[in-house]
Amino acid sequence: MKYWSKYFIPTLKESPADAEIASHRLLVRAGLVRKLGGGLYTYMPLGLKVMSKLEQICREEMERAGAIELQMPHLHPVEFWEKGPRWSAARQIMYRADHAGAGKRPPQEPEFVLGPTHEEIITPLIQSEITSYRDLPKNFFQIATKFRNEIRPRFGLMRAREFVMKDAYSFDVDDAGAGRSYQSMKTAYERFFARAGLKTIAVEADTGVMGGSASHEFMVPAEVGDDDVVYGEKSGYSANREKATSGIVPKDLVDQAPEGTLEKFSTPGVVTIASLENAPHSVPADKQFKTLVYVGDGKVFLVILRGCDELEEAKLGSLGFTLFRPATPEEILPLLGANPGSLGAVKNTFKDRSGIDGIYADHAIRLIGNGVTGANSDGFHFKHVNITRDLDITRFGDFRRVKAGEPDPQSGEPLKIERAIEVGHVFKLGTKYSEKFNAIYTDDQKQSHFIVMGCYGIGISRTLQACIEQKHDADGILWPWAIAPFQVLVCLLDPTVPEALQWAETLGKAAEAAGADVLIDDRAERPGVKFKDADLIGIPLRITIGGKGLKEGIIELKWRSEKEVHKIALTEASSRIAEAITKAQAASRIE
RNA sequence: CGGGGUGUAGCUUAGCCUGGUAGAGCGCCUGGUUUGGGACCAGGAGGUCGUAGGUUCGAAUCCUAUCGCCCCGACCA
Repeated sequence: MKYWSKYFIPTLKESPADAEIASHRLLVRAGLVRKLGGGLYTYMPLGLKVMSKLEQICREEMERAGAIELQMPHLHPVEFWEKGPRWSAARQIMYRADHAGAGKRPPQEPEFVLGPTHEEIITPLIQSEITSYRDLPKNFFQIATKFRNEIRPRFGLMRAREFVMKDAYSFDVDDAGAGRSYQSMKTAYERFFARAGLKTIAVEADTGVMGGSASHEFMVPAEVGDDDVVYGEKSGYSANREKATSGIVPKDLVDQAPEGTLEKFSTPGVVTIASLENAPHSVPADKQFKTLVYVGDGKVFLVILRGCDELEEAKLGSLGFTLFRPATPEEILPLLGANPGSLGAVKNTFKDRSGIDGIYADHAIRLIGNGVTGANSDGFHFKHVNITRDLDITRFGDFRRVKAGEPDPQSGEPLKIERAIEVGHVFKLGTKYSEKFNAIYTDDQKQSHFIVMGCYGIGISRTLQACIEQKHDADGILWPWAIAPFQVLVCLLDPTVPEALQWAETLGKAAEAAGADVLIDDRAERPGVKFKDADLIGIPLRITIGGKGLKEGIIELKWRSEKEVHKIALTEASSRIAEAITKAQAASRIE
């Protein structure tokens, strides 16, 4: 039981100028956090309480799933990262750490980095500690601060430079075991978010730099999210847009036969899909081949799409490159022989075909059949281009970005797309890390194998903000019971009246005995101020004790999420409060 | 990294274009009146106008540089 006058909840009437979205404004206004710098926040007492509750629920669910808690260093000797499989990509987001007190400037390369995650740390640990199948499977987790040099921190805790994350790592003898670990983590995640009162959807996701064979993200639908989720309402299909496919190419599609002979024609000044659509050429975008040039790990490759489609860059990850970028005109000209706008992949039109590593075509271009593409000669295009006869294609793949309304790949119903916040991510890693760190075990046949890994993250601090984003109204936050900083607020309107204070303490104790976290607002403030603050900080259950009510022998009970005020006789107040608390606890429990 | 914006009291901001004593609201302090949905009156404290240069008799205001922050994009586990 805490007394507001002795506690510290600095609420604000006005929003700070730098907070754009509702959850960010409420975080600050309700006194949950204060900013130190871009993407850096102090958790104020109330914010810390919510964080602790989220952490505790997370801890319980991890342990329930058999994971074991440990704590790894935040400061990592850089060698561990250099030895790992993703140093070149991962270093982009890492903060380097050197001895600030040293007399000389830091050397070219950092001695330490601040941990953005811990695969490179836990794998060597397991390598030295686990050598037998008898010690497997194992799953370790920690709840710790992570450091990432986000290119653009934004929206408060949503994308911060320093944030709290629960990360877990599973180690199994084989793929089947890893699959079970993955499944049990997925279940634990569903339970965690449900207990936290947050509605999430699990979607298929891209594995990105992390690598691995399968991955799901836990998403909170919200307009302010950074990701797009693609889903079919009836089929249950759902995927991150980076990963999503659609059934736009029928499975039984038969490639069209050539129509007419390949013909080069003059297109002076036509360097965009749109301009080729205009008269006099009038070629619809879905009859054009779009040719993009990329550089992946130093190698140049081409991607061919329909003119009306867009490249989903994340899908290029399937080509095996770790870092890629669009090629510059200077790189393109000597290889293709033309500038962007006149590029194509018709056989034998390249200036230097040997300099091109591969030509990858999106499946959807098969819908074009015969179309138009650049001639690799500035100011010229080809018409009557047939995919099988004319194009130089290394292989087909899925590279296009899915659009809303396209058929669901499974059921054919129109797909929907919504913005969402990623709050959790599970990966099947396979042996990518264990191979690099030589994490092997010996089986009962005396055979050595690489340990099969999985990794699992929950953004705890991001989940906190996502809860606010999902549960708020014009007046403030509506905390779910399980993670509310306090569950019961005793709103004492006349703190100077001894009898009122007495009742506040009595009822507060009754609520506490029933299992609630109790805050008593005993400040010498006017009632209006107290009610506004109560709504703002969003305590689920409010008990109001006022001088007038006391004279009539009543107090009031009000849920933050409801409008009605329940008047309760003092004589039965304690039991009615205990009842309400029991009800709320039951509602927030899951099986 | 590219584009745009912004920096004035703890918070929200006016003033800047057109140079001449830095203003308001909230919050804070004192006193009084109030007391069921962000009260009122009176008095008060609090600002190197982000920083550094420059122009000028004189700079919050004009110029240059620099730093921070915000937005859009790119990027992103």
